[in-house]
Amino acid sequence: MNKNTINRGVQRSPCPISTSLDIWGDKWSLLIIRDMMLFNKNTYGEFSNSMKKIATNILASRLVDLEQSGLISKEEHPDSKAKIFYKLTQKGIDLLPIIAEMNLWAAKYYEIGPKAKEVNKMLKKDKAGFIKSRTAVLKKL
Amino acid sequence: MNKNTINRGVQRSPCPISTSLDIWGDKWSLLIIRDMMLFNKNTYGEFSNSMKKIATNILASRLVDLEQSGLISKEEHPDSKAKIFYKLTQKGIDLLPIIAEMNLWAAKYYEIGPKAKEVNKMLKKDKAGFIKSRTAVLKKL
DNA sequence: TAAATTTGCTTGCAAATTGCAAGTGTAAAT
DNA sequence: ATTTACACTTGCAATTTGCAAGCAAATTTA
Repeated sequence: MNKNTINRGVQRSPCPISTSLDIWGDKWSLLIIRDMMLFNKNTYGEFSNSMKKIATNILASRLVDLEQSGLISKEEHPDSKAKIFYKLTQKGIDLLPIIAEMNLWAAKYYEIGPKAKEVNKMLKKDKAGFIKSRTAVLKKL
Repeated sequence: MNKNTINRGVQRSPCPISTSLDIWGDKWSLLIIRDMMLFNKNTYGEFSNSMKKIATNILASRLVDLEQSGLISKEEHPDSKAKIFYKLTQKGIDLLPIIAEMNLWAAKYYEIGPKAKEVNKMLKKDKAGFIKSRTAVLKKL
């Protein structure tokens, strides 16, 4: 068993910001969520390939953590039994507004890549619409 | 000089989520921001007292980090030269929508305290209004 | 005005978390 | 039947966080 799991058993305080950070406030968890949410990545290999600098043991333990926190679930992959299809739960999908605001904030103050720019453009045009349509897509998985 | 400073020199990738996490994606930075943003805390002592479990060296280095990232600035305290008045910059104030969404998300899935509940109530009633009026208050400091 | 207290830190060391490189078992492709 | 793909695990090093103590300058108290 992997020993890199973060202590997410107890909340540090009853503050929602603190609680949120307890769940996904590390360097990698939210990037996995982002990959699932915006870029249709759903397998260990896709995550590993997308976040090239993540250590494989950390990726593995984050997937366990996120599943235990109820943000993602493991499903059978339609194409192969060797693969696992990771899927966002409703609780995970509900992080979309946070991801959206993070995109808007960072885009205002930093250079961002082309894929993020596309998302940013849609968010600026119609944030609520983007969240709604994206939510619908994710629910159908 | 304190050696606990996080390496925020280079972005891991041009992704806005990754960039955001590089700036404030640790266990404490955003709690300092929250204290300034929602609860009118502005000094080292107020932060230390509010986040009782934060180590003093970590608090000190986070304040340095946040200043270097341009989210906060050091000002003279009106009451005393022994105190330092930490103030949110525009870049810091612009994190308010993220803080707001985090409150809404955590309140949906976890128990939160009374002060957070008040904020939550206002956000549910009129999110845009809350952000606007709070922004105005913070700018006047 | 001298002593005690408040304030915002620093220092040294221990504990926890993350990162790296290599390896393992099962499923699928050749 | 053998090689490759996939999802991990393992052991150890490096980085980050946490704890306890200490310290200088400003302020309050006696």
